[in-house]
Amino acid sequence: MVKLKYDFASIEPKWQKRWEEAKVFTAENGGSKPKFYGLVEFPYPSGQGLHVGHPRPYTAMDIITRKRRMDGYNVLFPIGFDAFGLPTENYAIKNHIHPAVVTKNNIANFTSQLKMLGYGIDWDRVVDTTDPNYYKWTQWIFLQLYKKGLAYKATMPVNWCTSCKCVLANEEVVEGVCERCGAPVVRKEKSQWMLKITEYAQRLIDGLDGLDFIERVKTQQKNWIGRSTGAEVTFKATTGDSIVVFTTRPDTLFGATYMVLSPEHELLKKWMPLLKNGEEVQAYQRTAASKSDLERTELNKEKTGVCLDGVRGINPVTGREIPIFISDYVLATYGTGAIMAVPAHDSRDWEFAKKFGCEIVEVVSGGEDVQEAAFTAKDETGILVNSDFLNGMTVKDAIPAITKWLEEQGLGEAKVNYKLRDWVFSRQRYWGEPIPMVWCEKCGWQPLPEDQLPLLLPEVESYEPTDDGESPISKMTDWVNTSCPCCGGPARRETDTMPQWAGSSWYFLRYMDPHNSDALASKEALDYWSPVDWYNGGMEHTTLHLLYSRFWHKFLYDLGIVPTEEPYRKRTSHGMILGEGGEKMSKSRGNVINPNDIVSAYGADTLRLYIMFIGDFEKAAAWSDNAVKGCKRFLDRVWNLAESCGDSPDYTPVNESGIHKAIKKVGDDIEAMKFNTAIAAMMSVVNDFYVNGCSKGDLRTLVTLLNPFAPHVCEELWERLGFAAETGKMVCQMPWPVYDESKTVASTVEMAVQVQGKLRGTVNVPVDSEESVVLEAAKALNRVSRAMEGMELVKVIHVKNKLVNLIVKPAK
RNA sequence: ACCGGUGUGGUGGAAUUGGUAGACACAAGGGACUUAAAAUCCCUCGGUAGCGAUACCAUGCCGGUUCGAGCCCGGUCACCGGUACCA
Repeated sequence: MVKLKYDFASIEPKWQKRWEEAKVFTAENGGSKPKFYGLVEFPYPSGQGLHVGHPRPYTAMDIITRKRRMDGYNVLFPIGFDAFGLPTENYAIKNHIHPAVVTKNNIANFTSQLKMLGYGIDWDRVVDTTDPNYYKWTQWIFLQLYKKGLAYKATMPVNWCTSCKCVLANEEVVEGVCERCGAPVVRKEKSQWMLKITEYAQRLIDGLDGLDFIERVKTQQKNWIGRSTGAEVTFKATTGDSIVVFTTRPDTLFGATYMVLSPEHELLKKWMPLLKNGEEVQAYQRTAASKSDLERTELNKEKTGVCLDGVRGINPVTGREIPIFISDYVLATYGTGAIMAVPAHDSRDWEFAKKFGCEIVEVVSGGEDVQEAAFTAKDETGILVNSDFLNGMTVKDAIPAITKWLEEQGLGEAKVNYKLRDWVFSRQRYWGEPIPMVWCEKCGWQPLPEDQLPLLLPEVESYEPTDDGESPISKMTDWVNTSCPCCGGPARRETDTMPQWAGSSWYFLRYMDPHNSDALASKEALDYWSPVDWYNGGMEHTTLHLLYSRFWHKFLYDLGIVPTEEPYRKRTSHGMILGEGGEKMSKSRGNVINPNDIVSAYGADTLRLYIMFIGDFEKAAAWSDNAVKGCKRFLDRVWNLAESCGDSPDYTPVNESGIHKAIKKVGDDIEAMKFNTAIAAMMSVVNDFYVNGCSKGDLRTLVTLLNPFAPHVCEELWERLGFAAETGKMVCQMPWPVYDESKTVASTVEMAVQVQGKLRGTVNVPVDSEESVVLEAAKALNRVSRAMEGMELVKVIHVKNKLVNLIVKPAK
């Protein structure tokens, strides 16, 4: 073999071209092999191009799917582009280019970057959410939701981002600011399209049980949905009106000494004329309304409120009149927007009561003095007191007892509440899917007939968002004015567009049958590929995309379109790549790494290897230029090994147990996403080859194991070593090597020798040696005999092939 | 505040889940080759004491269980992520 330098710059494009020509990564629907659908979150094609963060999950899934292919699976590993969204629109506004043009350019750039990294992607299945052939089906799903009563338009206070000039879903508000731009979010009354995700709240919790999701994803989704059980209880007001409250502690009803309504509660309007302090009440309502989410949370240390002067409530069990307050610690959007306050057993109520001088009545004994602090234990420690027929019961028993009693008296009923709220689905921006609805004065909202889909985005002069909260499309009168699908009279189109999360809620289904024009995907394709077997993505999508797409999928399941109730069988998550030094990469810090630079300096294989070697896949990891060089050095060493040992005709392994161990280790580690230790194992193998030599068979195994990680250099070596000619196949088409469990053990083992649990040396003994053999070898060690001087052996602990521990005591 | 997670050399990180702590790599130091540098190859590399064999200490901190604890239990501190007046 002619000695050559490892020239990645020519090797990598060569093999990318060969893979494409041979269509080795094209997935066919059907066949006798078992199917495997590996999915990564498709990128938003930003103008900056691929970030070094992207290759982490992509390389990981590429390794997994490449291995699955070698394991004999029919693999689908697709990619696409989540291309609607604000940054593109903002870039288009600034540079006066149509967002569609910007998107096209960005996708072209992303595509060449992804190809540069050598992923085994089926490029015939690329999906682009801004393609009318795609968003036709996004709109179609919306129409189905509307027809089933799960999409509705409602006027309500919504989150309004002051910078994006757009409404946001609850999931998009992070600590009171916009999750995208960080600008403050304020409350604004707007008429919005909403999706009834709350209807699926319970099923979204229940469905998690059978899924192989990492635990923190499950708990985060459960917490976000926020189920709590309790009861709704009807109180009367002195006006005769009913006030329904929700409580998780109906057992404390006898201790309810006042009530609190949210400032937005609807009864307040009715009562206003009766109130002696109406002005004070209105002033409080105004301040509450003007507070942003951030202010509201910041101010939660100090409770505020106003007592209604003129209307009082009546505790339904004690019959006593109690004051009614309004306070913003009671939220209009949760429960009934009204609470019964039990200051003795709720710390918020206690705090409020102390400030406003309300009565504190103990109804659960077992805690400290309730005048000093609320006693909130819900377990068996508390016993009911001052509660008539509940006296003497534990809290646990009292809750069902009082609930049953309330139901019998017609005063209330058991009730489950969720923190999850309906999904605000309208956006006042241009670059999104038009919502296919038409408003007619006579017929109300009418869905666009399905044969008119896709409803294309109109060409507009300006994409600028407006301060009045109207979409830029609203100025396009030609487009907006239409006829009513119902009566044919004049009507107007909806001018808001869908949020970015719409297109990503079902894209994984489109991959199964991306060119279908009659359906979102054919039944055959859906039946064959569903569900996604393994989905890797970021934790930041846990309560956004991941939740939304589960909701849509369950809905499509109910329609009989998809064959499984849950879309993803397994979900894993990767950590972020940070800049050198551990800070987040950002332009302002100047620590951004461009993958193109790394590829041109070291090659794609080195980048792939490094990004997998960088650390625990699930944890954040800091970039290090030096460590990249270490990975390049490793590939150089592999290359040199092939150059120097490749001519040997011998296929027997030089170190049989070593190579079998490595096959097992690398395979197991890929499955467990422990890529860093898989690579370390291969480095050890190479180090061993340098010291002890290697056969041609050893090289063949090494190249096959390394192939999913560094596919280009492995194909090149496979060819140069003659294996391509020998097998007629590329290495990526070869079966994964099999190891023989019995051959993973060497003939001798090194065992630890301890005296009193302290290490005193090691001995080399044949595998599975009996205790007597090990003991004899152990006693022969100098360090052992010294430690045992003047001692007598009382016990031996022998762990086969691991250690022997000699327990001694002073001799008499 | 609550829920989840993490804490190991100068650095990134290993440790088969209770059995030789620090694999693998980076950085650093020394050596070989070289006119020289780069590249490559070889050696050293947790701490203290000792020329050395060796001994003692060491996985945030304190205590416990065990023949044996980075791993299990109780307590405590620090950092990261999520939620946040959800009645």
